[in-house]
Amino acid sequence: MDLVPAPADLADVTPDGGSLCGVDEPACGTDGWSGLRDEERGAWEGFLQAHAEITQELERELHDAHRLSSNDYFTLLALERAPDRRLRMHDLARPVRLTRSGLTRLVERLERDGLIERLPCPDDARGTEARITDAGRELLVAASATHLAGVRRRFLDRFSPAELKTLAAQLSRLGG
Amino acid sequence: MDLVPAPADLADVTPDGGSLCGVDEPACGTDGWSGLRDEERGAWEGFLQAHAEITQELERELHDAHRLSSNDYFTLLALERAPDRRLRMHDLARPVRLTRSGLTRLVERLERDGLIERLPCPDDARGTEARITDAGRELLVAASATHLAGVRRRFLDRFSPAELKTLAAQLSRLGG
DNA sequence: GCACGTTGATTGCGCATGCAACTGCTATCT
DNA sequence: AGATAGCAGTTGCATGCGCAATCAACGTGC
Repeated sequence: MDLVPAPADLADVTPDGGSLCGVDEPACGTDGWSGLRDEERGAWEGFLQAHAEITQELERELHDAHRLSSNDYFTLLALERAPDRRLRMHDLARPVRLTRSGLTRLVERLERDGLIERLPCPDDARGTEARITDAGRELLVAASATHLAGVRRRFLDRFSPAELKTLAAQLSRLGG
Repeated sequence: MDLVPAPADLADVTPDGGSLCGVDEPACGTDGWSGLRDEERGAWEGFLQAHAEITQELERELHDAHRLSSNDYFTLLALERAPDRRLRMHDLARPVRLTRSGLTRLVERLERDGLIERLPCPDDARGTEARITDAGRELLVAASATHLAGVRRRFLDRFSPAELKTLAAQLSRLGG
């Protein structure tokens, strides 16, 4: 699957038979299609490919085994880890990577299912806190077993400890 | 952001103050929260984090500059690279990672915008082919410049050529 | 040649999400 | 203190997607 573009100018090619930076004229070190060198292309496409595949399968496992979406799971997990197992909506939105409106609806559903509860924020009357319930914790424990096993099998087990270490260091460079 | 679960048994902790595999009792080499060793946790969370951040920003750039979603872009790109710049719906669905129904609607929109056209498949009357139009190619050229620049800046430029090479090799191991 | 299972694509429906507008509360400035 | 700007959260609305049902065409067995 080739998901990286050809940055060539369209005017350079004939409109009927040509291709953008076609394979018939590969410049040195590039594959002639993407404008990327082979290792660049491999790394970037591998990155996209691996993420898509792994997360899709993890999501399916989680849903089949526990009727939980990834966002449900990450929400419960973030709450479980928070001090007193509660978090304000605003602070919950960031780790779960949802907008506030999206989070409102998600929290609504989790509350309806009894996995979390909503409380008024004591020191700020505008705020709402979400807190994970015992039922939510139980489900989280079960779901995390499923999830972790999947992560191990599809990702962690494919690397040596040394590789994981350098990988972690490299990936942490991307976050800025 | 900690998005990896604690696989401990809920019964082990007190319901009010305890935590799942709490930080106060870290087992050797683990962080006490995730059931993962530090390098495992760093690699996996870094992977998720990096992907989420990068793709979100790329998507926003693409949308702001060209009114194109990632799926729009990948679809145009897949068509541009296909022989005769056309592909059957079925064959287009896989690289774009959509279900056929999702692809039907996406192709509908792209056709409405004049970026692709739909043709009956000559050798199979059930089939439909999508072909990128010249307007679509022009937009793709512009969009790919935006996209590639973003990929370089946020991903490729952060690695040395040697790192990219090993990274590509490592990531390719994940696809099975 | 005709019935029947299979395949390619579309459609109806439901759901999760983002954006923008809105409400109610807080904080600041005079 | 009162006006005003800013923030937290929710709601209306639109959109994009998956699932399951559907339809048309292909292919196989008889």
